[in-house]
Amino acid sequence: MDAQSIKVACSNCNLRELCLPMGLNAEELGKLDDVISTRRRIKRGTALFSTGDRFTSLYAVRSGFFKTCVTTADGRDQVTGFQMTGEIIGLDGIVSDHHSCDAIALEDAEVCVMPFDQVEELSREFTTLQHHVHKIMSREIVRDHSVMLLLGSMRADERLAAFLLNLVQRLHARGFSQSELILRMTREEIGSYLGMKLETVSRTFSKFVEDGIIDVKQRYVHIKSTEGLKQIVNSQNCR
Amino acid sequence: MDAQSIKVACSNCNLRELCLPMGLNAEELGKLDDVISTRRRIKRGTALFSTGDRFTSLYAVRSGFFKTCVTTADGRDQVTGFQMTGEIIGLDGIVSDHHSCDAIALEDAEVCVMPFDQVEELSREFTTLQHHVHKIMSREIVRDHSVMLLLGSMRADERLAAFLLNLVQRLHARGFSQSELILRMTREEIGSYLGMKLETVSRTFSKFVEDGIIDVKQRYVHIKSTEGLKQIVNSQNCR
DNA sequence: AGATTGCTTTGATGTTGATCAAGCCGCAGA
DNA sequence: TCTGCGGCTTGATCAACATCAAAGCAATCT
Repeated sequence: MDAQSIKVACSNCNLRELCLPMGLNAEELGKLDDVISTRRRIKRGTALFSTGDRFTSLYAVRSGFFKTCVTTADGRDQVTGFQMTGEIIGLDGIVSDHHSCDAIALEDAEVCVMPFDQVEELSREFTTLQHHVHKIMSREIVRDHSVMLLLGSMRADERLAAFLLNLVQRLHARGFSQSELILRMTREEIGSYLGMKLETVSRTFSKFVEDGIIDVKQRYVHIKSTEGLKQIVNSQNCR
Repeated sequence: MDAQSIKVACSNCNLRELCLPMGLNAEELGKLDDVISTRRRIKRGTALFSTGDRFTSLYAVRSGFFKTCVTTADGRDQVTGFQMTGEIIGLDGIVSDHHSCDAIALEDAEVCVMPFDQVEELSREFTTLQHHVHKIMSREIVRDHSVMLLLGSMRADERLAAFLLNLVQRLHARGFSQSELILRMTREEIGSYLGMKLETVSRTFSKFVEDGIIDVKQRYVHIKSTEGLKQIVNSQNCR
């Protein structure tokens, strides 16, 4: 076993409790190691895959940060999600054998390549893995529904507050601070995700700062009052 | 084989090319018949399942029309989808073993109950079924992304036009007209789905009628110009 | 027939967030 | 150190959509 093969083994990965191997036993983990035989490095600003690319694999984010976005013929663009360490990208491609969105690295990144036919094969063998794959897809569906709720029924400040809370919660699950974060995306990308213009994102940040809820310095955000953000999300000023 | 058992068999169902059995061979179809042993009738206005209910089964719409909606603690409500004949409801429940939305019948309906553990079991046996289940979940994810695009970057008239085109296309796939439809939902439900108020929905319908693109009489809609609707969707007036 | 109910339409007015525009900040390269 | 550039902030104005309000319509009940 050389250095390389150690490197790409799930069984040695510190993300295994966040990622695909979650809940697998030693034997299953060993088999999974055989499936996930390659890693791929993605330079900041480049695509892991693009709309129309043939779907072959799912990708687990090993390091770095991604956005996924859909684009229409007439040039409209919508960020559909931001993916961090341990999260799975590429589920959109299964239905038509082709990807229906772009996955772009927002910083230099590395992903584990999981050929989907092999994932399916192993899923037939191990109930645990099968069920876990189903859960990952279901989780994505539930997440999407909550984004629809956000886009369909929240005001700008509620959206941004919900976004910050979600980001920091996911970062915290990865061992980072509950109150401090570095945004990996621009105001424009945040705006696209939240259905608002970059100016509105900026103004809303400024308003939160004025209200003493957060500190912002460029991409750095310090959350001074998690409660404050939660109140904004639940304020229900609209309706 | 009595009348009842004929009735609930996928192999005799005229929806089998739209629904879960898609692409299965005779043997597989026979096995699936054993899994889908029960039907459930849902009265108009009542719930197939509600947020928090324990997840046990997926449901295939046999007849009738459903909406799914998520609700927040503070009473906000968002319709996340409308489901018609042959479509699968309940995927949201897999991740946490509990449903995260309500599924409400918009007219008297009947669903085929598919206990999920049995679906998983059969999926391990038949590659075709396994892949098809994955496709169904992936399709839901892709659909959700296109709704995000709609909510995040389209104006009211573009949203409604896209909505009508989508509805009529799905109805056409089921053998109905390409140009006429009966809406099963209220203006308010359409508005919730599209992130706009019922008054705006009504006004936008009226504008389409003035422009000669559609005729509307209550729930009945006649699409006079599919092209007109497509142009509105692609008009890209905003950005 | 008349009354009730639920849904829809339409009008008048108000608010949110988009748009347009200018200037600032921090960083990279010369 | 200067310059240029991408990204961010802030201000002024405007348009789209929400809100409030009233009335119409169709179906059902009494």
